[in-house]
Amino acid sequence: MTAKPKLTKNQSVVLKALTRAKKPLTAYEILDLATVRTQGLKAPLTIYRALDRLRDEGLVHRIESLNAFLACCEKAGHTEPVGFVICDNCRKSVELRLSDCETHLGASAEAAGFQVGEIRVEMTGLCPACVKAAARQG
Amino acid sequence: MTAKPKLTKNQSVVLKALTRAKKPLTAYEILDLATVRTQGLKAPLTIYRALDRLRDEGLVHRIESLNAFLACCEKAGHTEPVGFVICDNCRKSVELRLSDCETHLGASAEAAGFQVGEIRVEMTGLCPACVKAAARQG
DNA sequence: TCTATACCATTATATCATTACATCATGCGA
DNA sequence: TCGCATGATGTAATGATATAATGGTATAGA
Repeated sequence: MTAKPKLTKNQSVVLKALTRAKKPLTAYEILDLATVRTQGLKAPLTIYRALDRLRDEGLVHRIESLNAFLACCEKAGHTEPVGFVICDNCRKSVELRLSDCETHLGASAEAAGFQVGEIRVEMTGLCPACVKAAARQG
Repeated sequence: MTAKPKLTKNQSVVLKALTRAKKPLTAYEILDLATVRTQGLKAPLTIYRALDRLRDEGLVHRIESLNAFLACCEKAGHTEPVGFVICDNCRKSVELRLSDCETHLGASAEAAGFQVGEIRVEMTGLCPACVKAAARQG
């Protein structure tokens, strides 16, 4: 087991904010939250530093296509590759296991001579709630 | 057959620049190229507009994790989902067929109740040349 | 106490992208 | 031909995201 040193106050504040949001937030959105402001966090860099640490721990993931950050669905965090599916309408996002696709994807990259590091998968579409809403609109 | 109206001068200049670069460039990097500047393109917006059109035509892809743009490997362009593998060291990038992975990925998302639109896959690692270079370093 | 380390604060700046609005060229119907 | 709609373009300003540079504070251990 790797030792998981306890999070600092700033890191906890940011993680709690993301967990409560249940959707991806940009660093500046986090900064604007009352719960974050009242804890004394007031510069972008403070947020980014906390996010860096949380990402190292696997507790937060970055969504590249939104420039935003999402709390990991697992309390303990993880660094295995995962995918995300993001609602175009409400931005609700869900973390998905890649169900072995990462193996195939990695193999394609290796076939091209690359040594593969990270694999990121992001899908966009409509979440269940927004699908229903769209159906009602006709 | 869909009619493919001819590209405008700005669009051609940008596409040619990306094709010659053989790697992803940001909009501002494109803007700084002599070949682009001498054609009279001098504002970011001009570049972004050309890129929008080229992306609609499937002639250029956007790499989300770099905020950069890459010319499509096929002359005619396409809009099918593809993946990219990007060298962490030199930024050389290659477009990859997803070899049916997109079907599985889409299925996972649909299992979560999402209606899937776009699928984006980006991998990072080392390109063949940089792997060799790293090996020589020991 | 001294020093090393980790964490954090502040300001400024770099980087990426869009909004707002004016202009120009082209094509098309009256 | 004239008037007008349309779309591409130009310019300036701004918004949004992220990092650099510098230094302060707290704590732990020699």
